[in-house]
Amino acid sequence: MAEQKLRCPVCGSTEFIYDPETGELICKRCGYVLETTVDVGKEWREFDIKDAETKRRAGSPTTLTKMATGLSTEIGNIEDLYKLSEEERAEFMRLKKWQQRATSSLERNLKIAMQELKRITSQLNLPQTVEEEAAKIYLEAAEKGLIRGRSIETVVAACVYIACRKLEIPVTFEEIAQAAGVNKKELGRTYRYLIRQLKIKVLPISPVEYVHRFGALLNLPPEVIAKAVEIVEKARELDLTSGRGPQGIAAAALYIAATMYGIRKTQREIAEVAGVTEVTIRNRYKELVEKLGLQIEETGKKKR
DNA sequence: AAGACGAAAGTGGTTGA
DNA sequence: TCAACAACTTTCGTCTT
Repeated sequence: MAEQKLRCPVCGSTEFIYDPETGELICKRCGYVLETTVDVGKEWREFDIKDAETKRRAGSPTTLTKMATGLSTEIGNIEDLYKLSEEERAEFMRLKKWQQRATSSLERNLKIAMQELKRITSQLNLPQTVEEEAAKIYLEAAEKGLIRGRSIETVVAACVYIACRKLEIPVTFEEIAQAAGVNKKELGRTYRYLIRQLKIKVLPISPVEYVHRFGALLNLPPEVIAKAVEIVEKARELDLTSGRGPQGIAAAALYIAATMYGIRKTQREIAEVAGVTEVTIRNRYKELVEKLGLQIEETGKKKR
């Protein structure tokens, strides 16, 4: 995957404003919001055990995600021990032991979970809002005892997925499973279990969202993406989208749009970014072409 | 040689009796 | 709880560029 210069998929501008609040890139010219999941070279991760030390009690606003990492701090670090007198050291150990006992299992669980959450969201470059939302969901799940019998990683991953769906961020199942390092099947099961138990309603992500994302990933020009969106919308009117995987629809629409403009993208390439197989693209593609009465021409001819 | 196409069989999940 | 079913995948052979 070549890193190309970041370009707005709608208007082609290369100037963006970064919104640190949400972690989004916003096109200066047309205001299109580009998820940072797309390759901005900014890969900040933090595994900051030591870093946390300096930030502790720094008075940063308490948010749900921080609660487990920042506030329920350990008492001191090992290095600090050497600066202490004997009695102080004894006191230290006593406190430390006390803390361990006093820390409820829920609290400990949350702490680990929040670290994991941070890891996943920053690896995928997801906006802060997702992190907060996922944390909220996890907390709720934890309080209802839904975690029992499931690994923390899996539950966290499921929460992230739910959060993304709620916030309409088109991230695929696979991406999360991969970033979290959990089994896809298990993740799916946990995900469904959670939304049932927590009575969360998630509407399926619109294929349009995926069109934008995949289009950007494939470096397709704005006209092609606009065309693909048009196709998706027409398909929706004819009720071709319900019950089908939105990714498949988006992929097929992009494929059709690209060939209409004479842009050669292999089904394989598109299938790859969309997380579906070529066969699925073909099926949707066939379906779309015949039901919408489209004609594919290489000369950039347009249908009404 | 690579990509597109499609048939056939398999997988995991949903639904309805 | 189980069987039918839809959507999607895997695999593989054939045609096209």
